[in-house]
Amino acid sequence: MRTVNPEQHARKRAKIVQAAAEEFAVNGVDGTSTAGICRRAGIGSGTLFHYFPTKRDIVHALFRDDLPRNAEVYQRALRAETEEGFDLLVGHLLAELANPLTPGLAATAVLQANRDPEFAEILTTDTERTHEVLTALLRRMADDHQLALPADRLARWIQKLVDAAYLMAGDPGFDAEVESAEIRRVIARLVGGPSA
Amino acid sequence: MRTVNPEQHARKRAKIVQAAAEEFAVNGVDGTSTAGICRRAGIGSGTLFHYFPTKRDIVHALFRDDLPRNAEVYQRALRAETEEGFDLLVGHLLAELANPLTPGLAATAVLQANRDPEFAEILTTDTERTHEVLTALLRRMADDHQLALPADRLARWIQKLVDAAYLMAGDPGFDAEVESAEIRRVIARLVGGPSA
DNA sequence: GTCTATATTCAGATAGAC
DNA sequence: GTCTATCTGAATATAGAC
Repeated sequence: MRTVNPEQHARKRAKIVQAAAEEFAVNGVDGTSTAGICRRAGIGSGTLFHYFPTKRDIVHALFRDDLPRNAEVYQRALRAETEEGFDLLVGHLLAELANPLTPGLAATAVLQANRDPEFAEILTTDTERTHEVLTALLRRMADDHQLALPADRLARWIQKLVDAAYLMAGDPGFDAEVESAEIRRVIARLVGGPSA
Repeated sequence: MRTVNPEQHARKRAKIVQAAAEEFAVNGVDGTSTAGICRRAGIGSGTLFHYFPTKRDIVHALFRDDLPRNAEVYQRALRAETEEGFDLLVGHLLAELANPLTPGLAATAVLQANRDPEFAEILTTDTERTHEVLTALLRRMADDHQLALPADRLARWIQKLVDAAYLMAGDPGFDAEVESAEIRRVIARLVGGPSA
């Protein structure tokens, strides 16, 4: 009897998700045909629906797959020295900045969340988690720094600045290195501090 | 011979665009059917295509219609006293914050720009215009203030902060008043200044 | 391959301006 | 009365999920 090779299965699954991401980022979910995903992934349509029952499930998988990695970073950030943890977390949030798919995927996510409550929860759960960790770190920093806003509100704005940077990533003349350095400077100004 | 009544024509056209906006904000362009727009606007499909040759043209109209109003604000902002002009412009940028359609429309715009160069130009033209005006005002303010970044870069970040605020407008517990006050505080911190 | 959804077209009906 | 703006809804053709 032929048995499932989990490793091979995971590889192919990942390939499908990656192909779908490339399509979604340009055309959104509704603008992407399953045929297009199949073509890009080099598979037949039967194979696609063997791995995912519907197109919607591919969307969910694409965004859910990041969650475990994020959770791990949150743990490390909380355990580290405060300032280091903060830098680690900010760095993680900015990690995808150089990925050209990001702006389109962000837009895709916003629209999907508008009409798919289950998907919306995937996003909000992670956003809330990030917010909690950022807030906790900022609270610890509040003694030494002149926060521009209360820690929890400031945390939200830092998250939104990162989102904004992702949207920026589509602009002409965008340079991930420059952008990344600037956003850190902007954040530093908002956090304030002994050297600010 | 029956002649065009421009006022009536404009009213109906606006009604169609508004109906389309409500659909686009939730479902995106590809997720919106022309039939859905017709139903919401209370017209037949023939009427829709009497006003707009294709669905794409409705998208363009929706975003192009704002341009003249924006241009007017830019002129006023440049003519006013520097700080007043800056506040006026920031206020204008934030004006749509209370509109619940905004996050969905912003996401719609990003995706559309990804595959429709003509549409992308509508957006970038306006963004560049805003950037020029903001930069000019910030340059004038640079003498009295400690800008966190060079004027032109700071202008971009202020624009992106506004974009971020628009994305935020979908979150649970969002309050346009509170958000608006906070973003002004954040901007004030970035601009720095005598009282900062 | 099947079956549904949907953008767009079209042939015509109504009605206001001259 | 004629010409055209305005509107309708059925028909078509194509695309795309499954």
